[in-house]
Amino acid sequence: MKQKPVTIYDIAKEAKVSTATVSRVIANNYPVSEKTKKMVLDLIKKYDYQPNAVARSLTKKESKMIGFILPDITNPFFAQVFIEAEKYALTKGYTLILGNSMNSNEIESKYLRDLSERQVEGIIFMGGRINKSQPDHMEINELKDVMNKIPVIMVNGKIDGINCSSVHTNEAKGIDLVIEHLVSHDHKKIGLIGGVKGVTTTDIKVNAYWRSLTKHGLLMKENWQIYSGYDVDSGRKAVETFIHVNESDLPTALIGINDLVIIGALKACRQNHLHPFSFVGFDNTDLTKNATPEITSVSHPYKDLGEKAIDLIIHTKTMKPEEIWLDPYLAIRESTNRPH
Amino acid sequence: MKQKPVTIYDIAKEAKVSTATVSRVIANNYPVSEKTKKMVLDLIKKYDYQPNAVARSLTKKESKMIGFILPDITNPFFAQVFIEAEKYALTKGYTLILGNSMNSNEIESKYLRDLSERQVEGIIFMGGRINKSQPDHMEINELKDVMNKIPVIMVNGKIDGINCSSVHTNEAKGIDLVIEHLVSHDHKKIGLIGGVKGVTTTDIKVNAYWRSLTKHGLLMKENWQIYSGYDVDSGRKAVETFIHVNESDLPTALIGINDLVIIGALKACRQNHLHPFSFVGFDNTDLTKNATPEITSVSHPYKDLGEKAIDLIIHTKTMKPEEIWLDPYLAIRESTNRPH
DNA sequence: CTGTTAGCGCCTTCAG
DNA sequence: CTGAAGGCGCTAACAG
Repeated sequence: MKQKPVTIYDIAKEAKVSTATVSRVIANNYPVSEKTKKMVLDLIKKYDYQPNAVARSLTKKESKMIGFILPDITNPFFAQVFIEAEKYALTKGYTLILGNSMNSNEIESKYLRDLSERQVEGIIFMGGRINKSQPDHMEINELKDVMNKIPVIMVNGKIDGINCSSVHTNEAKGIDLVIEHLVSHDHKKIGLIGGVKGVTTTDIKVNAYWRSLTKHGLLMKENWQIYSGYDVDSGRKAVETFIHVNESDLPTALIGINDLVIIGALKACRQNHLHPFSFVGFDNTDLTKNATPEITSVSHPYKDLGEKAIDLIIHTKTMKPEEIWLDPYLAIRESTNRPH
Repeated sequence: MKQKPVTIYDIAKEAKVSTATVSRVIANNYPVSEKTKKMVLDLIKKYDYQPNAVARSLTKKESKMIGFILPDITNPFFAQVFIEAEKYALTKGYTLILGNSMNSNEIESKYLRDLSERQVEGIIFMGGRINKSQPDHMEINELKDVMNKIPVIMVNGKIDGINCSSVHTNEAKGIDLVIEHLVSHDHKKIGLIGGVKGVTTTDIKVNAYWRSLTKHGLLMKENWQIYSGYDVDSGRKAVETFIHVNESDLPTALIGINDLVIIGALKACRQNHLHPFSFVGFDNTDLTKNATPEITSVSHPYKDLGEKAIDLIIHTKTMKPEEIWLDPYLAIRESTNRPH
C-alpha cells in the first residue's frame, strides 16, 4: 500500500535534467524550454509525483499554514467565522490548522506552542484568554513569546498589555440596532439577559445597553439586566430570576447576550405562559432560523470577519498593528412584534 | 517583531556541545549527562527555543498531522465527530488539519491533494464522494492515488471499488431503535421523511425503515416515506406533500432522516395545526435539545467514532483494512408520546 | 535556458 | 556519554 514516495530527484534522473529544472517547471516561475517542460510534466503525471510540502517549507521558510485557535468549533458562532476564513485562505494558497481549546487554558497554551513549532505563518485567536478583562501573567507572556516569532491577531477580543492587530464586530452598535428596532415597535421596557461580568464582549454589550436606553429615554431598571452565562440553561435561569425579582413589572422585550441564551429564555417563557415578550438574539446562528418562532438576531459580518483576519496575518509582516471594526446588522424575524 | 529564529545550532554553540547532544536532550530518548542536560535545558529556556517541527518532519518522515475532510464543519453532526477526533488526536501527539469541502467536488479534490503534499500521515474522510452510490471514476481514482501514499479512512461512508478501513454508525440499528420506541408507545402508523435516494446513508435508513415496519407488522404505505433532502426546508416540504398525498390518512409519528429535517417538519406541522404527530430526529445534535418540544433523536456514538477514526489512521500502517461498526443509541425527549 | 552547489533545521548512524 | 558527518526533499543563487 505505502509506496516509497517519488522525489524531485527521481523525476530529474529519468528526464536527464537537473533537479533545479524540475523545480522550475513545477514552480513555473522561470523560463524552461517547451520540450523539457513537457517531458518533465509527463513524468510527473506518469509517477503521480507530488512535491513534498514539508521540504519546501523548510527551504522557503514559509509553511503556507495559518493557525486558528478558538474555544469550540461546535459552537456555530465560531464555526461561521472559521469557515469564512478557511474559504478565503484557500484562495490565497493557505491552509488553516484549527485548534479547539475546549475552554481549557492548558489546551490553548498547548496549541499556541504546537502551532508555532509547526511554523504556521500566523495565529488567529478567538475567545478564551483574549476575552478576559483580567488575564493572568502567564497567559499574556505566552502570547508575547509567540508574537515575537509570528503574527498573532485577535477576532473580537483584546487584552491589555498585548498590542496586536485585530478584527472586531462593533457589538455596541449591534445593541443599538436592536434597541432602535424595538423602540420603533413601541417597546419601552427592554431587558438584557445572559453573559458574565468581566468578559469583554459581555461588558461591551451591557454598557451599550445602558447607553442606548439612556439615549432613547427609556425606563432603566437595574433588575432588567441579568448576568447568567452563555448557554441555553442560562437563558432559562435568567427568566426565572426575572420573574422572581421583577414580579409584575416585566419588560416587554428581551435581548439575549447570544442566541443560546435567548432560546433558553424563549423556552422558559413558554413554559411559564409568558407571552408578551419580544425576543432578540445575538450572533444570528442557525439556531435562530430553526426556532419557532424564528428569532430576530444581530448578525456578525462573518464573511468580512474571516477574510480580514486572514488578510491581517498575510500582510501583517509589513504593517504595524491595526484594529479593524466592522458593523453588524440586524436579521429581523418573527420574534419581534409590538407589545400588547 | 519577527526575530530570527534560534536553532538547535545556536543552542549547541553556546553550550559548547554538538547539535546531536542538544537533539538528544530535547528528544530525551538517549543518555545524556545530567550536567550537560541541565545546561542545554537552561539555554533552551533562556532563548525560548522551540524545535522546528517542519525540519523534524523532514528528517523523521513523519509529520504528526492527520487530515480530516468533511463537507461543512458548521453542521453540528460533522463538528461533533471532528472535535472528538481532535481531542483524542491531541493526546496521541497528533494535530488535525480540517478541510471543509463545502460540498464541492473540486475543493474536496484540492484538499485531498493539498493534505497529501503536506505529508499528513493519513486522511479521515466524511461525507461527500464517499456517500454517493454512484461516484464517478475521477473521484475514485483520486482517492486511490492518495491511498497509495497514505492511509485513508472513511467515517460513515463506503465506495464501491475502494477498499479501505472505516468506522460506521450502525444507522440501520438506529432506525430499529426508533421504531421499537414508537411501537412501545402504541404508534402503528409511522412515516419517514427526508434524504435523497442514492445517497448511501439515506438508502440504509430507508431500507431499515421498511424492514423494521415489516418486522413489527406495521402498516406500510408507500406515501409515508418521502424523499426531500437534508435541510430544514426539506422537512417543511415533506410535510406539505404529506398532507397533499395522504390527506386524511396521516401517520401518528414522523422520523426525520436527520435533525434538521425533523425540525422543519415540526415547524410545518405547527403552522398547519397538525398535532397528533410524534417526532424523531437523527444525529442528536444540539438542535434537538434546543427545540420546543425537545426532540427525541438517534445519537451517533460520537466519541467512539472520532477516536476509532484516529486509531485507524495511526495503526493502519500495520493492519489490513478494517471495518468498525458502532451502535447508536436513542436520546428520548419530549417529542415522542402516545398518539391520541 | 540549464546545471552545480549550498544550505533550510533537525535527527541518526557510526565512531570514539 | 558525546561528536562528526550525512541526508531528508526542495529551492535559490551563481555560473555557464
